[in-house]
Order: sequence, then structure tokens, then C-alpha cells
Amino acid sequence: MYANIIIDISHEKVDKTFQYKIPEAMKSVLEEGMCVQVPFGAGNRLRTGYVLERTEKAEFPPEKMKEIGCIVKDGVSVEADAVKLAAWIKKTYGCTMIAALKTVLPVKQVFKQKEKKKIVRKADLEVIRSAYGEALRKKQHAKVRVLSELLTEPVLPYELVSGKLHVAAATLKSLQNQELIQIESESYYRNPVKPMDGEEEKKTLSDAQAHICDSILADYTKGIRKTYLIHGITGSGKTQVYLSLIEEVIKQGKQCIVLIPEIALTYQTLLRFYKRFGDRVSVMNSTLTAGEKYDQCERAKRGEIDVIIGPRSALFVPFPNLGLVVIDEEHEGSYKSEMTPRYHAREVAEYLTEIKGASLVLGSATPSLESYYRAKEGKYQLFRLTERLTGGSLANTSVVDLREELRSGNRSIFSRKLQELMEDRLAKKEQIILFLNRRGYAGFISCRSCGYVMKCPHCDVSLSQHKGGRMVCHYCGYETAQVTKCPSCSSPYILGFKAGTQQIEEQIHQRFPQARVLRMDKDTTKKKDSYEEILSAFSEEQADILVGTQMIVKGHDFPKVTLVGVLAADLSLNDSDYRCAERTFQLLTQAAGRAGRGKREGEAVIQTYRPEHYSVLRASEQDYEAFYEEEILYRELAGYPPAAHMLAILITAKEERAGIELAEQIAAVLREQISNAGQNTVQLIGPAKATVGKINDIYRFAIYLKYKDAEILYELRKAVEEFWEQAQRKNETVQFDFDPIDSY
DNA sequence: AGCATTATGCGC
DNA sequence: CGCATAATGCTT
Repeated sequence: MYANIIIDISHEKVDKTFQYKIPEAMKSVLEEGMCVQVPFGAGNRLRTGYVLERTEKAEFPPEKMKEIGCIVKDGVSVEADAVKLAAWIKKTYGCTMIAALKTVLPVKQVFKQKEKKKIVRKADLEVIRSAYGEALRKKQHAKVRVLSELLTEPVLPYELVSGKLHVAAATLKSLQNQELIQIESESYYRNPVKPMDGEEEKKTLSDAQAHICDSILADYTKGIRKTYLIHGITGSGKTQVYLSLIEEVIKQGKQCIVLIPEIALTYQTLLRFYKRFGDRVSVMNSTLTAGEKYDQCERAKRGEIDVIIGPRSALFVPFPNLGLVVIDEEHEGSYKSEMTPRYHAREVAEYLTEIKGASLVLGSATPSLESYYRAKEGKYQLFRLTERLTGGSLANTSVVDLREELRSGNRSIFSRKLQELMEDRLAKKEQIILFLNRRGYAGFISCRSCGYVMKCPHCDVSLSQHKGGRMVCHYCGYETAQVTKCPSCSSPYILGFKAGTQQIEEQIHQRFPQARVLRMDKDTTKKKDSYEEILSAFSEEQADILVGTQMIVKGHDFPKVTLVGVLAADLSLNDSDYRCAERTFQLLTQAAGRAGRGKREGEAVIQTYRPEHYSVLRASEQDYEAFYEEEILYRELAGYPPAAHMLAILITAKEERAGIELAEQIAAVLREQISNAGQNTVQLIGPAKATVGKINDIYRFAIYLKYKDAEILYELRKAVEEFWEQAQRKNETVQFDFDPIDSY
């Protein structure tokens, strides 16, 4: 038995694993992620290291291998926690330790400090002069160069000394040891948060808000750490609760992490935090340069920051004394990583707060089934905020049956009811938001006479129609000119089918020529900051109507909006995965929540082909509880999370045949394991071609496993990993997704 | 990082 | 050649 150990992960030169023998006595207790002392280097000095992996394989001559010295109990350094976290991620989501470490230590590379170093004369001129003489005698030229400069100048910029004078750091160190000079540095950090100003908002909380704060803080002072779920309707002031909690936790000398969906990290959000905590707040996000990220981590480590705001990766900011993690909009899909390891930030946060002794606060207007389920089980403590702070009432919501519209001869994308209301609002100079479910609504091109659909030659998806007569693949970016006749039957009637946001914009122009329209989708927000620009233009009333996809229903507060139209609510219901009802409910609820945030009453119109569907109905009634009860019943019956666990295995292959073969082999391994262990209630689905069977000329296959007990699924995964390791295949890959949120 | 080994520079 | 220092390499 050997252990792969990484020595002091902060240094690049020893940034690899070293193998040590595990002493007999340690065999039963040593775990991955543990902190150990090992003899290292020539002097066999004991150094701290972390166990990345236990293995049978010796990758180094065992006779030359040393033994682990001892296990460090409660190694509490930032690194130890990070490695522990990585080990947990590996175990839970199924990936290599390296991949896990890379996500947990996002900026391992050390970046040159942005700093101004200077060399300051510390001793008297006399002493310098004699040292200068001595150096001359000893022919210590480097020293001579520095000392001669110091005779005339008391302070030298570091760049001059190391650059022009070619003096090595060691020489300066020696001079410093002789107490002739002092190296001072005014290092400064790249700070992505520019100073802002603005009035600090009032801190008085409503009774409901105060109750939540007091309860959580009472627990906190008692030393109780657990997870809280705040179910608060849109506009009920969850952020103020977070702010108050954070303030108190900071007072106790701890730090906080605030997670928000990437898209919601807007200037306004940041501003609210900045006003309260000043430059003790910082942000983490994907637009920061590596150097900026590194500096944020350094500042955090040194305790120069109290609060970090960012998307899921902000969880890994190395705070020495983490006290609280807040996850806003906790139901958001973007908390689940799309790259291996496919971790879920909420679950990682749960583990992280556990090992760090911190509290976790989740907040949402439409909690994920997972969180609500846990709250019902008593694992999370549930709080409710049921009133809007502004006093505005929830939108008056109506559902329009699009089939009915069609029957009565209305073939427009706007129902009569919606048209009526739009006219009314335009006349009253109030604002309108039109929301379109993007998924499955890409505007594919098909032949009206034979039904042929234009597909991407590299991916298993249909091409979408774009402006300017182009056809584009949304998966790989393939683009080509639109065809004028059907490649299959030569009919000229090959046309774009359903409209995307672009076409809706055109339709509005036709029907309401006087209306000023802003459009927000992937195309119009490609440029950095364009997202913010569009939103602020709309809130400054430079437009009457905002058309867009998911991104417009989140977070933003537009008091002048009194009408929200959801153009085709059930499009997300046609997705093939088990979460589509939940997603639809969330989207509709959030969309309806956009209306009537000001004084005037708001109205929401949900257009759908399936007005009877419970996710549509419950959303229109704004009844989360009822939706939950229906949805959880379905999950329990079908064995889906959170009632059970699910493991997706995604196989990719360059050759279709090889992929099928491999997928079959893996399924066989799994079936054998399942019957051997007598776990016949584990459901195995597949292998089957993935929903998108080909992306970028790589074929994709999927296998699903469903079972109540996660540990069993981990074991099955392990069997696949072992099989995979000895299979030694080059042109295929296997990826795991534990409790996936999208289907493959 | 430390520590050791090797290479380089320079006075004699 | 001898010394001092700089550069390079290795650690399981």
C-alpha cells in the first residue's frame, strides 16, 4: 500500500505527487485528503503534505521509498481544507483527484505580485562605507554595485537594482542579513472593485425579516451551525436579510461567501454590498484576469476581505475563518458545474460549511425540490417571507390557451388578451416585458412539402435560422448560407419554422409600429457589459417593450413594468428530462414576479398549449407549496432526485461503433455488479444514444442508474472506473454526472 | 522551499 | 588553481 502525497501545495517546483509507503499501523486510518508529515529531501526534514490518493501501484522503486512520518490531526490550514474538499468532490462526483484539486484551487499558479519594491538604506553612511570597502576587498561585485549606489541615494527602486545593476535576490538577502539595507515593498493588489459611492440603504428590517435574522444569529452565537432555507417571494427583501447576517458574522471576525448566479452579478447587486461593507467586499467572476483572481485569493488569505461575491467558483476562495455562506437563488441551474467534476455548489457548500464550522443560508422564491425536500425532512430549517416590501401585490396572472386562439382564427404569436393589454400599456406609457422560453425554440428550418429538417453536419441538432439568410449550429458554431430549395425533394418551400426573439421583435414592429423595443438574447449580449447596458436602457425608459429569454426574468427590478407576457410557456415542458416541470414552474413564477414591482398593479399573461399542466397552473396561482406536493409525488414514484439518486454515465467516441461497443461493455459491467451485490432494485437505463447524439463529430451515449442509496451508486461508479482504467482506450471518454440536472 | 551539485567568473 | 557566487537540479 502506497500513498500519493503532494508536498506543500503552494510551491510550483514541488507541485507533483510523491509516493510514500504507508506504515502498517496507519493502514486502517489513513484517508485521502489527510494532512501528514513526511521526510523530504536530502536532510529528511519533516514536511507537511496531503494524501491525494491511496494506491497499490508503486510508481517509484519501493526500496527507495520512504515511509509516511505521521498523520497531522486536525490540520486546519486553508490548504488542508481544500484538499479535503477535493477528496470529497472526487468521491461524490467521480473524477480524478487532479481534476478535483484544479477546481478547488482555481489559481494555483503564482502570479507576480503587482508591487513596488524598494531598497532602503538602513545603516549609517559610515557603516555602509566600510561595508563597501570590505566588499571591494572581497571582490563581491554585486554588493559593491548596490552599496556604491546607497552611498548617494538612501532609497533605490527595486527594478533598478535587479534590472540595471543585475543584482540577485540572494545578494540583497545577504545585505539585509548584515542589517545594511531593508527591502520594503508596497505591494498592491489588483482590485476589480472600483470605489463607488451612493447612499447606504436603511437597515431597518421588517418584522418577518428581523425574525429570520434573529433566529439564525441566535443559533450562530450558540455555536449551532446548520443550513437554513429562506423561501421568500420576489421582492420580499431576502438580500437585506443576507446583509444583516453578514454584518453580524463579520463583527465576530469571520468571513462570508455570497454565491449568486453568474448572470445576476450586476453592478447594482455589487453596489448594495459595497455600500454596506466598503472595500472589504470583493468579487470573483469569470471575467477577471488570472492575476486579479490570484490577488483576490491572496487578500482573502490575509484577511483583507470579509465578503466575496461571485458565482459557484467563489466557494473556493480561501478564507481563514469562514463563518457564513449565502446562496441566493439557490434553485438556479448554473450552480451545477457543466465541466468535470460536475459538482453542485449547494452540495459543496453544505460540505464546506460543515468542515469549516460555518452556517449556510439558501434563498429563493422558488426553492429547488432538493432544498425544499430537505427542509421538509428537517435537515434544513425553513423560513418564509410572504410579503412584498414595496407593498405592491403579486401580479394578477391569467393563462391563455393557445389552441383556443388558433381555433378562433388568431394565428399571431400574441393572443387577443395579450394584444389588448399591450395596447393598453403602450397607451398608458407603462412598460412591458415579453419573455420567451429559449429551449427548443431555436427556429429550425424544415421543408413544408416533405418535412425534411436542416441539420448540422457535425452535431445531432437542427440548424437555426438567423438574420441575413444564414443557418447556424448552436452547439459547434457551424454556419452556412440558407438553402433555397429542399436538399431532399427540391421543393422551394423550405422555411424557418418557429420564431426566436429576433422574429418576435419583428412581429412587434409590425403590430405596434410606435413601440420602442429592446431585445436581449445571446446575440445582443455577446459584448461585455451589453447585458447591463440593455437593462439600464430599459429601466431608464428608453424602450417600451423588452423582449428576451431567461436572462430577463431574473433579479432585476423595473417598477414601471406592469405587464409581463410569457409567449409560449410550455416549450420548456417538452424537454426530455425529469426536471422540466420544475424548471417551467420556476421560470413562470419568476416571470410573473417581474410585473407590478412598483406602486401600480401588475398583470401577467401566460400563453400555453397546455393550460391544464400543473406547473403552469400552480405558477399562475403563485402556489409553490401545491406545486411542490405534486412534483415530489412524481419524483418519488419515478425514483428521481431528490427522492432517490441518479448517476449518469456519458460516453463519447470518435467512432460510432466503438462508442456503442464501449457503452455496452460498461452496461455489462454494471449489470454484473448489480446482480452480484444483490442490488436488484438499482435501475439501469440504457445504454442509449444521447439526446444530442453527436457534437462536433464526437458521438455520445448515455447510461443512467437510479437508486435510493448514493453509496451504492458510488460503488457502481468505482467499478466502471476500474474497468475503464484497464481498458486503456484512447478515442473514447467516460464522464460521470451525479444527480444530473440536464439529460444527455 | 531547501539543499546539493554543477557551472561560471575572476584574481593570481 | 582556488575561491566566491550564480545557475541548475532534485527531493518519493
